[in-house]
This record gives sequence, C-alpha cells and structure tokens, in this order.
Amino acid sequence: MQILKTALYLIDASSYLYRAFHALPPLSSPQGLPTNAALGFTTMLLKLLRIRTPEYLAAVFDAPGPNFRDSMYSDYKAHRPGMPTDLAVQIPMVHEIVAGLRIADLSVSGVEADDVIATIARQNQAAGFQTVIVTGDKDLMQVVDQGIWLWDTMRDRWFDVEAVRERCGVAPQQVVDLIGLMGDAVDNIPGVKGIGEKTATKLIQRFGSIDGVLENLEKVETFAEIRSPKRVAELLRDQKEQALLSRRLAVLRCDLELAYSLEQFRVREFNSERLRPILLRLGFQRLLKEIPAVGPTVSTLAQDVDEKFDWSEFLQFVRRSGQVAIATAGDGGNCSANDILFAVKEGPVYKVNLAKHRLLGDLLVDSQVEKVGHDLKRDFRNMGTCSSIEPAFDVMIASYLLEASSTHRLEDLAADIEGINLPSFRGEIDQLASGVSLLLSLRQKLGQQMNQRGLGPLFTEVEMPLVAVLARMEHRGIQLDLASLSTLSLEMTSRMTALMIEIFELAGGEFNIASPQQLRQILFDRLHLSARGIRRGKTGLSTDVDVLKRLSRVHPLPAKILEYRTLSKLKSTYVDALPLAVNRATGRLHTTFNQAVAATGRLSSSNPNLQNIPIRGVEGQRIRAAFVAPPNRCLLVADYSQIELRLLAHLSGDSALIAAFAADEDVHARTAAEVFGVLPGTVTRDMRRAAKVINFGIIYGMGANALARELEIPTAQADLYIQSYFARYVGVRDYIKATIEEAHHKGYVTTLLGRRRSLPALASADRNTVQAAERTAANTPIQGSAADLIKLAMVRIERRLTREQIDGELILQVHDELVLEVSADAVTSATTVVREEMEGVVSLKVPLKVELGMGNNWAEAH
DNA sequence: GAGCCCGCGTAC
DNA sequence: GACGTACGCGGGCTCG
Repeated sequence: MQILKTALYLIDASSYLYRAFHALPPLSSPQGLPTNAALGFTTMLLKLLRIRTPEYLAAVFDAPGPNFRDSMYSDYKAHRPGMPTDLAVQIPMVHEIVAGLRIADLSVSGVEADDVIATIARQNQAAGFQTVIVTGDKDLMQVVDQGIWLWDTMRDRWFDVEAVRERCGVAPQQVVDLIGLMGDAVDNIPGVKGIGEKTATKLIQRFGSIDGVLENLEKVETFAEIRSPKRVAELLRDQKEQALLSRRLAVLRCDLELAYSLEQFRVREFNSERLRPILLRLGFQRLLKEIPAVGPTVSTLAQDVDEKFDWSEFLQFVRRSGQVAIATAGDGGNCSANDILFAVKEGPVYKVNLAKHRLLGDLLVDSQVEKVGHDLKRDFRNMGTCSSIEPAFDVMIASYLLEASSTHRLEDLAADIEGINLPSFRGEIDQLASGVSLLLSLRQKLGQQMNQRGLGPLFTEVEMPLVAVLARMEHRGIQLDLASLSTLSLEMTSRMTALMIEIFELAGGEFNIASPQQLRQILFDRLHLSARGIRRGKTGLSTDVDVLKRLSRVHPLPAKILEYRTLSKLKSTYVDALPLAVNRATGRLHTTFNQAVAATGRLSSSNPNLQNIPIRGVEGQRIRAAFVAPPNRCLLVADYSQIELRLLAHLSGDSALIAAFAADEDVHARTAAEVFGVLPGTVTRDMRRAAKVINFGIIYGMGANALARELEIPTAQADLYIQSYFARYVGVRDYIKATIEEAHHKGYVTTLLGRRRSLPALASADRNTVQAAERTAANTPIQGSAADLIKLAMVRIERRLTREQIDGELILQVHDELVLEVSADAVTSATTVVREEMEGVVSLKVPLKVELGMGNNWAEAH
C-alpha cells in the first residue's frame, strides 16, 4: 500500500496503553513503579518513527474526566471501569516521554481520543492531505475513507475502504450501524441484546443502516439469511431505542472545533536532554540505546607524530603536567596494536607508531606521570607492556567503584558525565581519538567523586595496582594438555552414543535430547511421568536436574538423560571448546579477567571463562587435570579456607562462630552440633552435610523453601533448622538484620575495604523485588569483602615475588583461590610468600587460613 | 545467517 | 519467585 511520506500519523495513544498494559507482564522501574504500558507504548512509537519516518505525527490521548457520552447514557459511565491504578501511574511517564520525543501531545476535554482523531483526519482530508490512523482497536474503522488509512501495528495490517469492507462486511460509514446492533463490550456500548456480529452484518448489508432495518421490520421477519428472523425482529422492536442510542454512542465526532496547524505536528529531533533521564529512571536500557546522548557529537582527529616531532620537548611538557591520556586500538591480544594515541590537557591528540618511538616507553614507565585511560589493561596488553605502569588511573574502574551495576563503556561515560556524544562508528583510531580527548576531564570528575565517597584508597591501593597484575596473568596464560582432552572427547562421544541409543529406546523414538522443549514432550506428554514438586518454568514444565532426579524414581529414562546431559555439557563447554581457545602464538590459554563487571567486587573471567572449570565428578577431575605446568615447573594452588564464613564471623562478631574458627574447628560439624543439639563427637555425615548447606544458605539468604528442596526435607523442618541456627548464632542473626536495615536507610551496603554497592531495588513497591534486594544486601558485604581481600593479596604476592626474584607467577584467580605457575626450585619460597600474604592480608577477629597444594596439574594441586 | 532470549549447568 | 555472584552452551525464535 502506497502511503505518501507527507501523511499525518495520528496515534490512538490510549488504546495502545491499554493494550500494552494487558499484553505485557508487570514490569517495574528500578524504583518499583509499574512500567509495562509505558514501555510497550514507547517501543511502538520508536519503531513507528524508525520504520515509517513520518513527517507529521501526533499522539492523541483520552482526556481525563467525563466526556459527552457519559451524559448520553448513564450506564455508559456507570459501567465504564476506572483505569487500573498500575496503569494510571504510568500516564504521566508517557506524557513525559512524548514530550522528550517532541511529539505533539493532544487531548481535548469532554471528548475521547477517537473523536479528536476523527476530526483531525476529516479536516486533513478536506485540506487535501493524507492521514494514517495508528491504532490497536477497530472503533476507528468508521473514519477510513479516501486518503484516510487505518494501520493496526499489532498485526501490521493496513485498512483502506476496501480492506474495511473485507474485514467488516460493510462500508466504513456503516460500521457505526453495525456497532449499534452488535454492541461493543470494550467501549461499553450495549447494542441489541441477542444480536451478534453475524446477524448484525447481514442486516446492515441488506438494509443499509439501523434506520433501514427499523423501517423494514416486517421484511426482517422473513429475512432468510439470518437465523430465527422472527425473534430478531422482535428483539429489534423491543430494543429500538437501545439500538439508536448505541449507534449515537458509536458515532465519532468529527466536527470538534480545534485550533491547530499541521506544522504543530511536524516531527522534530528528540530532546535527548529531557528524554534520556526519563528512560534511565524507568530502566528502559534497550530504548536508551536508540536515543542519541545529550549534547554535541565530538569528533577529534589524531595528529601523526613524525620524525620532525620534538619529542623531548613534549616529554618535558607531559612531566610538568604530570598526566597523559592514552588509548590503543586492538582486541587486547598481545601486541595487537600498532599505534598508540595520547593526549595532554587541552592539547591535540597525537598518534605514535609503537615500533618507531622508544621514547614512548619512557613515558609509560615514568613514575612522575599518571597514565589515564579507559580499560588500561587492554591497552597494556595491546602494547605488550604489562609492567611498571604506575601511577595510573582507569576511568572504567573508577566508574565501576562509583556504581558497579551501571555500564562503564567510554561512550556512556562521555554521554552521562560530559554530555558529549562519541562518534558511534567503529572507526577504531578516529573513534578512539575522540574518546582519549575526554579522558583527562573524566579522570578529574570521577576522582573527585571517589574521594567524596572514601573510595580513594581502594582505588589507588587495590584496584589500580591490580590492573597490571591481571594484565600479566592474562599475558602469561596457562598450558593445556591437548592430548588428554582429545582422548577424553573421544571417550565421551562413545559413551554418549551408547546413552543415546538407550534413551531413544526408552523414549520410544528419536528426538533431540538437548532440546528441553522436545524432552518435555517425551517425559510429560508421551510417557506421562510425574512426581511431587515438579516446577514450572516460563514456557512449561521444567526438565532440570532437580525434576529429572525426582522422575528417575519412577522411570529409567530420566537417569539416562541426566548422565547424557552432564557429558554433553562438559564436552561442549570445556573438553571441545577449550582447545579451540588456545592461542596459536603462545600455545597457552589466555582468559580475560573482567575487573568492572561483577556488582559485588568479584572478578569475572571470559573468553574463555576459567573460573568455572569443573571439579566434581570423574570427568570434572579429568578436565582439571588437563590444566598443566610445563616441564620443570608446577602449579601451586592456594585456597582460602571458608573465607566467606570467616568474614561472616568477623563482620557479625558472633561469639560462637568466632570461637569455632579460633579453635580451628570443622565449622560445618560445629554448626551441625549447634543446630541439631548434639555433642560435637556425635555429628553424623548427614548432619554435617545439612549444616554445610545451612551455612551456605545463611550467606545467600536462603529461605526455608530452598533449604527444604536442597535437603529434600519438609519445608516446616527446614524452617526449624533455620530458626535453630539463628537461636544458636544470635550475632549472625542481628548482623544480617542490622545490615539490611542500614541498607534501607543508606541505600547501599559496604565491604571491609569500603567498596560500595547501591541497591535502588530496596525502594521498590514490589515485595519480591525488595526481598531479593535484601538478600543481596546481606550477601554483598561478605562476598565483596572476600573479593577485596584476595585482590589485595594478589597485589602483594605479585610485588613480593618480583622483589624477591622468585621464579613463580600468578596465572589464575577463582574467587577464593589463586593458581601460580612456579619453577620446581622455587616452590618452597613461593609457598611461603603466598601463605604469608594471603593469611596476613588483613587482621580480623578470626584467623584467615589458606590451604596450599602443588602438582603437575590443577587437579593434583588441589 | 546474525542476534537475542531461554533453559540449563558449571564454578565459587 | 522462593539462594548470592558470574559465563557460556545448544535450541529456537525473530529480524533483515
């Protein structure tokens, strides 16, 4: 269908809001306000703007308060349900968004949106312009005419006069007669009771209008095309007034006196300054990406530094200013960059070829010059220089310390802090040049904010020194025994093939075992398996481990599926994937440690993730054993023993927990004795196992339900365990309570070294959201403090190994564990250093204990 | 075919 | 939805 671009698009905003409100699940903003209708409406609006690029556009709303139909028909008002509160609170948001988009926002008191749309469409038609009515409802069909279209975006259907005839069986102007007879439940139009869509359509087709029908009631009595014509005629006689009233209610007014000019509806640039904060507040992250940031787009070009450049003069200048901003292009792989960009305050951006200028190296290691960058670890890896970079300031990490959960991309920092758009194209060097020119200003602002919040020491003493440590760890990588993995892969394949045959036999046919959807059909629809406690996911019954374990008691198939799944998981994620990640040049596996991702302060690892390498089971052990040390070297593994429980003891000051650690007791056994009220010597294996689950559960804020599920006991009993725990560990109970209260009060929680995590969800109106945030509030100080400690220990270990010239280096960190690759001769000295630095990293109310092991591979060293 | 979400599972 | 923090696989869907 050919619609001219100059058409005026009239959006039936109210109908969309209702539709979106009922169609989308109840979403809420970080503050807990419902947002589903606002999100659905805004998504539709942005999509319309994107795909139709209309020149003229207006969003038309129902005016609040009574309208003229209320006085025509008292039931109309009486039976019109009020707007649901959760929708009503979204209306102001929507007007704000419409204003931010600079779209005309229309509503006329005393009439409905449809009347305004009908009037404008008619007037526009008279003026010789085209109109597109954008709606999810059918009421506006009556307005469709020459030059007036209706577009149902939900089904992407366009209606002209012919399409309306096809859809309704009558001409657009007859639609009101149709509604007059059949009524409209949504709009509270009664119609003639007993006459539905089919009969109404036939009557209007035959007699043209309600008037025509009423004038020909005797012909209706013998109208063969409808069912029981006698009865229909009688209904019409009885409800004649009702029919005429219904028709009047259905007729949209197109004679309103509106003062407007088409120009008011011209589509303009968004007002980003107004729009972005609204979308941010509502948590519409996806939509934010479509909205250009506030302010100008700044594009900076880099000046090439050539032979004539007075390098020494420049170096002097930089040393005087004490700062230089740097950036490199590259993927973070070793020496992948050719050029480095750098900038000084209010100076141009320079581009230097790395190979050409040795003097550049002097600048980077200069202890008088602060190197400012965004993701400096990547830059150092690009340049192949991982040492002596201090002092340094990484704006990505500064942003992370200030607000861990936000994004820390340079583009976002530029937009949010400087109000500047970075060019979005991935033109590498040119884009970087624009970014690097902003770094010094960002550094100033972020540095100030960190100092205000007492984050300076954590940044300077822990996070920034850690950047170089992580760069070196990534650079070193770890060796993988490819031969053993290849053997393992073959073994797994043959076992999986055998399992597959058994599975298909038991299932009575072939299917994709890896597809939860197909598996669900086999288990529940074909085999009709069932057991207590089977959970339901978003798309249907779950087929996870928990469910399959329960089902395995009634049928042999689920156990086979479980074994197949375990093998398939390990094979695809580790055994087959890891060898492909081995670097061709170094022959080793180089992960990326992400220092600005996890909200608690932990590191994360990716490409590949070396923090979730299996450990349990025979296969898990064999995979770990494939992480090896080269000849004459070995792997040294240092594990903090129970660090989170020790931190819980310290932070809570609970005397029983402190006493257990002070006496170096088996803490799970001790907990078992306390919770189950038995003598420590009489704790059974099951009691200890349960106590271990309880201990972890306490840290994660586990409820009775989850504990019951985990221990396979009744919820009431699990509840008793928890109560018993808190009765024995009163300090822990009080600490958790106080932490949550403080979090509510301050809006954030802190860790041992002053790291902060803000928790806006605590202010949510949704109970579940608040409770989840409270669990996070209780957990983050523990998990985050553990992260603080191991980070600090890593920095100190690295320093001491260097200072004492010990031939050993950190290669992996797995939250409470460090892995080093050490020369066989240096094992003893390295072990001492690692133990001293880890156990002595800070002094707590309980001792910190480290378990050390070494071997030729990661499994052996554990 | 790329990109995204879902269900699931691995680690601590 | 009910236990916190991550990353990544295969399936399956949508979009262009």
